[in-house]
Parts: sequence; structure tokens; C-alpha cells
Amino acid sequence: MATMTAAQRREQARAEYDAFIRGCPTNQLLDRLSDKWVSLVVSALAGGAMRYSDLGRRIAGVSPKMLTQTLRSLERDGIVARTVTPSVPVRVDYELTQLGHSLSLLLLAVKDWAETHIEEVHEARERYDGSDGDQ
Amino acid sequence: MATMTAAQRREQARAEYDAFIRGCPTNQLLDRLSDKWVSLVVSALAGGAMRYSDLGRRIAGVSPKMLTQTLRSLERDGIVARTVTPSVPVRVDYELTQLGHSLSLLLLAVKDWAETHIEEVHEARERYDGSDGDQ
DNA sequence: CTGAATCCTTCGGGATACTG
DNA sequence: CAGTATCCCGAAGGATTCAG
Repeated sequence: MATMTAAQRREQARAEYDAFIRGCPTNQLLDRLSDKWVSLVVSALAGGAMRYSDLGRRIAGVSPKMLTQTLRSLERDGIVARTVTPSVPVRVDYELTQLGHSLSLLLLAVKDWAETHIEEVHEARERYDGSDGDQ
Repeated sequence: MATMTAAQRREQARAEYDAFIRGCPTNQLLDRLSDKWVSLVVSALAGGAMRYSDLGRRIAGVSPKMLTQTLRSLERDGIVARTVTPSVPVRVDYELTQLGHSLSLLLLAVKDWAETHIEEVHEARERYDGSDGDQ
């Protein structure tokens, strides 16, 4: 019907737009990078292959659930490779694939930008918070 | 005490680690970029200044609340500049600062990587889902 | 037109315990 | 050792309404 509320129109627009956004490679990548643990795992693995429990210790504070979940999604995306060695206690190693290394390079670019400009951001925040934010 | 459960040790480690992570510029930036609307707003603004309501229309599906919230945080970080023109109906324009433009360049790098490698990711997913994921 | 305030639902992710 | 299964809570964010 022609009489839609603003919210209804927004909702419909959102339905279409969501599809567009989910299909957008940039957004997909951003979503992936946004995951708190992803960048940590990739960084940890940038130095070489590691075992599951080693990663758990290296990335302090991660729960088994999130570590597994992160590793699984990275494996699915072809970022990390999982190698099972069926020894007496099972041994599982994770390492970056070529694609994973490529990603770690991008992470480096992000890191560079962050370190170069974070100071400006902090200054901007202090200016903003100080100008009228002092309650 | 020396007798801590694994969870307790994890919790303590997490407390320290969280502080470290929050203080890490890279992670701060990643957090910011991860925000669903941030990259959209920055991209929209990359083409020039826009009014509040124009942004709302351009970025279909965004609620006033999220648009305002996104804009506020970006303004606070010195990414966008807010200009109020006190005409009869108030007019507010938003535009990227120099820092904002610099960020949009990084966004472009991310976009490049995504578009270059998304196909590999999709192939990896199909391989992963197809190998044993077909239930 | 440009928001601020409020309510309310969803869901990511942590704690915990159990299995091959 | 390397996970899996379950419960549960807090926070993010959408809808709605009101205001300058």
C-alpha cells in the first residue's frame, strides 16, 4: 500500500540494502576483521604454525569456544590451514595459508595507519570532550 | 591464592589483556572500522559534504539513532566535521576532515584487498562446505 | 529538519561441564 | 590435548515517541 510509515519504508529499504551489504566484499572483509579474535589469531600465526593450546595461551583470555569458533571460520575462509597429527594425544597445528599471509599484510597496513594517526584521534577526542563534554 | 581454576586464570589474564587490547591503536581502529555504519558514512562523505537527512536517505535502512550515534563518534574522533547553519529549519552539514580523507584512503586499501581476494575466499568456502559440510 | 530519550528484543560471547 | 554442548547475561541496536 502507498501509506507506509517511515519505519516501514526504512525496514523495506533495509531488507534490500542488507542484501547489498552482505554481498559487498569490502563489508564482508570488514566484518571478518572486526571480529575481536581474528586479528589476534592472524597476528599470532604470522610468526609461524602453532598448536591449539599454544594459541590459547598466547592469546590470553580467549575461551576455548571462541578460539575454536575463530579458527573454524578462518579455516573455512582459507585463511588458516589445520593439520591433524594422529599421535597418542592428538596434535593439531594451525598455520596461515598464502591467502592468510596476504591478509596479515593488510593488517599491517591497518596497523600503520592506526599508529600514524591515533595521536590525532586522541587529540580530537580531548578537544571534543573538553569543549563542552565536561559535565 | 595459588589454587585458581582455569577459568579464574583466564579471567585474570583477560582483565590485563583487555586493557592491553583497548590501548592498542590497531584494535581501536579495527573496532571503529568494524562498525557497520562507519564505513558507509565515510564512503558517502568521501564525495563531498552532505546534510543529515541526505545521509539518512543515501544510507538506506539506517535509523536516526544509529546515524546520529555514528556521526557523533566520528566527529569526536576528528573524522568528520559538523557545521550548523541556523536557518529557519536548522541545516546541518557533515564533511570529512583531512584525517577523515586519510581514513577513506585506508578504506580504499581494504576495498582493494577485498575485491582482489574475495573470490579465493568464496572458493575456499565452497571447498570447505562441500568437503564434509553437506548434511 | 535534526536530533534526544525511552523501551524492548535479539544475540554474541563468557562460564561451565563433558567427550574422543 | 582438542575440542563440543549448554546455559545465561549484558550490551548493541531497532522502533517509537517527543523536542528544539
